[in-house]
Amino acid sequence: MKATLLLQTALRHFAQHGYEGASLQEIAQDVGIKKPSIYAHYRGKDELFLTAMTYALETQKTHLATYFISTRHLSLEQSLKGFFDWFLEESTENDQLKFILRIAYFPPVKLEREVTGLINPFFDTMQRHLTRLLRERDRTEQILYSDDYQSAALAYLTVTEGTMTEFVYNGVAAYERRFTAIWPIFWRGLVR
Amino acid sequence: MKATLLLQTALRHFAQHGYEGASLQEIAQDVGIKKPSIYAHYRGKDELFLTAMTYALETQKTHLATYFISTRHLSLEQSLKGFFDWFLEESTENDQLKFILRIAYFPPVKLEREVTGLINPFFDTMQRHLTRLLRERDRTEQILYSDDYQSAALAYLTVTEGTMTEFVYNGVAAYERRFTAIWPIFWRGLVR
DNA sequence: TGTTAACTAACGACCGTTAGGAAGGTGAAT
DNA sequence: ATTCACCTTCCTAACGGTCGTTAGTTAACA
Repeated sequence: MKATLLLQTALRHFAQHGYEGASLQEIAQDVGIKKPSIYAHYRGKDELFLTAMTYALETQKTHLATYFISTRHLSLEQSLKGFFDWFLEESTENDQLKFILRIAYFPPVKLEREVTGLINPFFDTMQRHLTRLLRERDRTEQILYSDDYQSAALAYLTVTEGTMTEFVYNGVAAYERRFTAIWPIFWRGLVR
Repeated sequence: MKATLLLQTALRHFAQHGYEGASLQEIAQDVGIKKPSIYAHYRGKDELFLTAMTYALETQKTHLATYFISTRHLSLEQSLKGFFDWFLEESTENDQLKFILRIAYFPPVKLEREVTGLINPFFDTMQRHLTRLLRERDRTEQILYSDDYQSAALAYLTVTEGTMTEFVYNGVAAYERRFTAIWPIFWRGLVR
């Protein structure tokens, strides 16, 4: 239980300060233990970081999958658009997302290999699932303008990333401004 | 001359390693001087960072303005789409952009105020110029679907940011994949 | 009895920073 | 024209502090 608390605290610090900026001293203090006690759980900073990373990726993967499964009965538009509303509700604990976005774009140089080795499959899976969703839904709804589902999925990802990055840094208001600006345009371009 | 070299080198290091991850030792070594010599030019790490930041913002601002002025005679579509091609050509020296994106999303905590105080006006100016461009061009071309030029500008910014962020981290190939995926959708959604 | 998770103490390395001085150029006064 | 004071830019040496890490120990628990 202290172990998972340590992991979550570390994750929060890494999200906020980055790998180099996060200090084991402060993490331990936040957890309520002394710095060397971390070494009872992890080999060192690197292992703590990479463990936090796989944890965040795994959690977010199932978290996202859960959403799209739960909206199976909705229309494609409601599914795709509703994701943004859902994200906003769930976003109280956005540390994981912030962490993932941060290290995806700006990984610690000394761990670049390990990071991309874990991140790329994550985004690939996201895109693959999204592509499948688009194809299957379009088979019944027949509303998409193009049958290049892979590009559509990638475009959707770009929009979500763009708005979410805005969210983790500039907050809810800026996020909603961006979303209401781009969604009508994106959707109009996507369907017949 | 050594001063500007120092500034550019620092900028590159900050872009690559972030504020906390960048080391004055390594910056000085890259320039070819000793670490304390930096203090002949700047009060300290903070001033070096903030100077690099204002330098990057100023340069990029005029750089971007130059592009959009130079395409005054082109159609709106060519202007907006051409920006991506232009960006790709100019991207050999992408350190400034990477630097700006990085600190915009993940500023050093201790300098958060100063950073947002400089960054926000930058993006506001970008959006304002873009809004004006859309309005003026649409007055003659009359092709946009909506007359909410401000939203259109924000949507365009989201697309550019999303693809460029992909560029600075995942390289040209990933960038082009994203761009060719989202541009047709975006443009179809934008015009009548 | 062995394992786990915590502790204190301390390590070497690196951090940003300061002090103090040497070399070179600039500009004004002699 | 030469001298002298000054400023800039670099240097070496060293500072206090924090970094991640290790050693060795203790208490609780299985």
